[in-house]
Amino acid sequence: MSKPTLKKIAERLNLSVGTVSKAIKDYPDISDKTKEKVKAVVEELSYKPNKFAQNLRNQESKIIGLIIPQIVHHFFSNIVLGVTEAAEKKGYLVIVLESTESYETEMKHLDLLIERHVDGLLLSLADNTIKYNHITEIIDQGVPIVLYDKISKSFDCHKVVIDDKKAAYNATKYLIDSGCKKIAHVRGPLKPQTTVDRFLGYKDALKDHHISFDKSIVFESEKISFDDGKEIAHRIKKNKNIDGVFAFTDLLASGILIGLVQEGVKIPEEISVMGFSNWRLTKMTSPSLSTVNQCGYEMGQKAFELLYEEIIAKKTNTKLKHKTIEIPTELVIRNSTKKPA
Amino acid sequence: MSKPTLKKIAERLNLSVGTVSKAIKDYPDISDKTKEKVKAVVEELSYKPNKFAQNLRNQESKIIGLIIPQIVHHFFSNIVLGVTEAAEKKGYLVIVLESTESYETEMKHLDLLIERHVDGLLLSLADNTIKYNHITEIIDQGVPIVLYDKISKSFDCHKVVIDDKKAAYNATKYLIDSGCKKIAHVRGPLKPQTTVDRFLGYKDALKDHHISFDKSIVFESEKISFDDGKEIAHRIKKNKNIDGVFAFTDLLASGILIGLVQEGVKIPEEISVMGFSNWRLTKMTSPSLSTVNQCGYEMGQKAFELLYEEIIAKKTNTKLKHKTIEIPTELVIRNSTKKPA
DNA sequence: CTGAAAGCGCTAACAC
DNA sequence: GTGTTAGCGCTTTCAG
Repeated sequence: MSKPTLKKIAERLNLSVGTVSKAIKDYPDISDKTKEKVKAVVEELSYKPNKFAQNLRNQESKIIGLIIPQIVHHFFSNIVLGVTEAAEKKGYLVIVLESTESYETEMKHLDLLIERHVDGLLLSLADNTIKYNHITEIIDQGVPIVLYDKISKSFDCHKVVIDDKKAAYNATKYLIDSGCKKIAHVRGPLKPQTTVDRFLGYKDALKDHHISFDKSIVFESEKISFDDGKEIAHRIKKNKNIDGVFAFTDLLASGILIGLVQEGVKIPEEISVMGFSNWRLTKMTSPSLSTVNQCGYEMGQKAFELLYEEIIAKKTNTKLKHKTIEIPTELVIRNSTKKPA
Repeated sequence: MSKPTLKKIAERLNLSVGTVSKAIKDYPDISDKTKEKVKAVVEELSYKPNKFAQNLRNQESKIIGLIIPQIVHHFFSNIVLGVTEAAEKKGYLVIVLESTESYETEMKHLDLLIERHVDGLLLSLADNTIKYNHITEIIDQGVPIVLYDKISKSFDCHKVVIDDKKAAYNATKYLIDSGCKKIAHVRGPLKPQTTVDRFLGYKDALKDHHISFDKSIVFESEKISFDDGKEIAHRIKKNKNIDGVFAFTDLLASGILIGLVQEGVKIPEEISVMGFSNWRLTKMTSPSLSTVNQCGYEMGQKAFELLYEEIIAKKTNTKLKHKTIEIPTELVIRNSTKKPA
């Protein structure tokens, strides 16, 4: 038989569609007897309400959109997982779209999701997003949105971040505590908040420990690739005095590590290497890579929870004070760094 | 102003809703003049049809469901990307759900997607799925479905696979050609097709090259983890004669590689190690890991394309002859294997 | 060429 | 308690 509908159930029981609908949803003004009858039939036909009709009627999709800079990425895919699982618990499904770190794609994908009437949006800003009109527009339209990871202070909404600066500070401090005197930093391109904050944390740590900042040993990686790391390793090796490297992401750090090893540098005796993110691969390099753990899963989960708050607030017409949640990080010390005395 | 609707456009132009609808879709029975007028207003108000209404009316969601054994996984996240991008080109969005290799979760998530009236399903069977009623049910209901990667011969639908057996055969053959005489195999648990096929490929290669199969040097990993690999490395080392290892996945292979190196074994001089999947990390081990490349992106793309065929066939009431597409693999030779003479 | 009308399946205000 | 009704916004058949 074709799909059961309220109408069919109603006909079978000689009730009206409205009554059946209410019975199913346990409205108090329906007698227990009819509720029972209705529920029996619902069971029998294993009736499932038609989502299309519900969506149209209730103006909600029970779907949220997740825009992620890169899908094939250890940290970000953990976020996908965290979001998906948290959402599922509340009856939401997730549509994932990649921004590929591009402003245009970010806009296009945001549009696609809005068109589909997603109930909310989770967004990590693409690296080259500099204008924010598309986002303020979304906020003005009243679509719930939460920013995660790469955020901007330019607008008022819930945010989830890790404290990159603090984490970078601690990573650098560890290198200093373990005896490094001349610590290079490998950063990414100028713009993204994360890169900048990690750089600042590095600088602050140096300052607090009376090590003078030397611009010439801050390397900037454009492509942020494993091979880029190797190339930078080469430049690091040339500078005889460097005895520590703090790279802003594990992909680079591992390239640097392998590069240095291949050039005959003893790790960590001659140079300590510290990464950032705790990618799976950090366990597998030789020596294994010390790094900063950032829990993407937890970030994803929290991001959804905040979005959910926002969705509920919208439904109930409450104004929310927006907060920024910080996901804690911790140092993961492996074998690419010396032990502190 | 609130969202533009067909009705509002119609009122503004003193037309009927139906005419406006047809004008927008370029129906031949509408005069060019009214089409122009309508399109001007559409432009002006930047009218977007309400998807909820379209869904309800057309009985299609333009959303497909993708069930993936594991989200945080290099190969599978490449599949997610391939599917998402291919789908987007045809106007479909993708909901991704994880089966965590569990039959129950697979069923639950399949149900969730069906409830949402996805237009089609992409499924890779969970390792412990042994009963297939839930899937035949879906096929019987007429929901388009395509199986990818971990498939089963039990039902009639489009499938996308890599030829695991052939790929494993070639990997093993390479080890033999490079002079290995006693090649261990590290496999996964009994069930999944992929594991079995890779094992069979290994066996066939031995046979074709007159190397007798030795059950005692086939190791089975239950947890399929990096540490499991290390533990197996230990057992391999004890067997003095083994001079080659073919592991059915890179995660294990890398554990074995690192494990052997740590126990002082020279790679590849004493033992060659060959992995499978070409995970990113294979470039980063020391020595780097030879492996078999399987292109998840391409698999995802092809899987969607087949699903799209199926969706169209359903719309047009055509019967399809179902095919199984094989995604080619290739050996990626790095430094964990000896060069053939 | 255009308009009217039915209906996709559900919800909720209102009437009885 | 239950039924009636009026939509949500769109598509498509049929009539004129």
